[in-house]
Amino acid sequence: MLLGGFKHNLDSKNRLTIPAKLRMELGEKPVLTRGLDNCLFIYPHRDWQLFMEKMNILPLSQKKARDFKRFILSGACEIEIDEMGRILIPESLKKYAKLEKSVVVIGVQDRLELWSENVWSKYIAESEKLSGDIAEGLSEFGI
Amino acid sequence: MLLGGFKHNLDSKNRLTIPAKLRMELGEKPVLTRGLDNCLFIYPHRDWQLFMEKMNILPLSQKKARDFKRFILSGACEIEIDEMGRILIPESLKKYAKLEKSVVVIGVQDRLELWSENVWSKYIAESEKLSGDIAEGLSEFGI
DNA sequence: TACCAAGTGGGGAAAAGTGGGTAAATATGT
DNA sequence: ACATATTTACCCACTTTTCCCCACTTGGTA
Repeated sequence: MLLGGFKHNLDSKNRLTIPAKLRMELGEKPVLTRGLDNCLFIYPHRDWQLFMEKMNILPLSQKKARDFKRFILSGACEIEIDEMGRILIPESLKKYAKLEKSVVVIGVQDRLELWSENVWSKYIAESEKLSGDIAEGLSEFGI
Repeated sequence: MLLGGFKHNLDSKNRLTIPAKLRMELGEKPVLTRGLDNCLFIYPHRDWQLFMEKMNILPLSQKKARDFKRFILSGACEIEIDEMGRILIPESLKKYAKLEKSVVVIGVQDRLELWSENVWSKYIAESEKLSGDIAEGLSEFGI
């Protein structure tokens, strides 16, 4: 189970350290792709396949389904984790997520998300305003 | 059943002793998260897992579900209790809960809560003023 | 008072994160 | 085809954080 929030630096060669605690769970050959809400997703290989199976069911006839598939798949790439625990972010994805030096890495159950720190802090500030809703959500879930 | 209130010191390395009486109930690998009202929650591993299973059903396609998961998971981390009965508080959570040296640890049924002593004493002073009102409105829950 | 358990603090080893050098691989231009 | 530039991969070195261990203190109890 991937969880937690971490702040790491993207270096001048577009390398990013994956937090050690999450590294193992990603396993071999994870997949990096454009994510929703201006972040990037990283799926462990196995979860990526599950995701693809779900996508396969989407009807070709619906425009939204076609759009979604293209959005996700056109940016996808298998990545490797080097011996220092780092990955290389392709320029196009870096641009999409507006990544600068400081990157926030979060574990969201079956995937990792990479966020520009700027984008993330705005996003989370927005969420905190809605903390009433969040609290209600919690009670629905028995917390 | 976790109960009682304790005051402990956060040391210079961000370590906090969990009161011996509460330690056993937490078990192995409890989870520390952002809580409500500027405190932190610690859940026993099995309670957390139940929660995660419920979250797992939330669909990726719904924005609210994504917001909710990110809010909860980005502030969560598995922690370990060392041989002295201490845990390490990540910098980000320490900041969120405004923790300084003196920390109040309280048992609230199935979880622990960590409070900055300052925040706690204000909170409790406020509560005491309102103690009549606090009970008000609980009748619908049979209290 | 002597003892024991709980809490506190710190030293030092190990691991994680960061940044940079260099050489192989790929691409680009002539 | 060749030389030149750019990208990628693989190392190494430094700094910071985390982990593990030991020792001192305190407060309750026999």
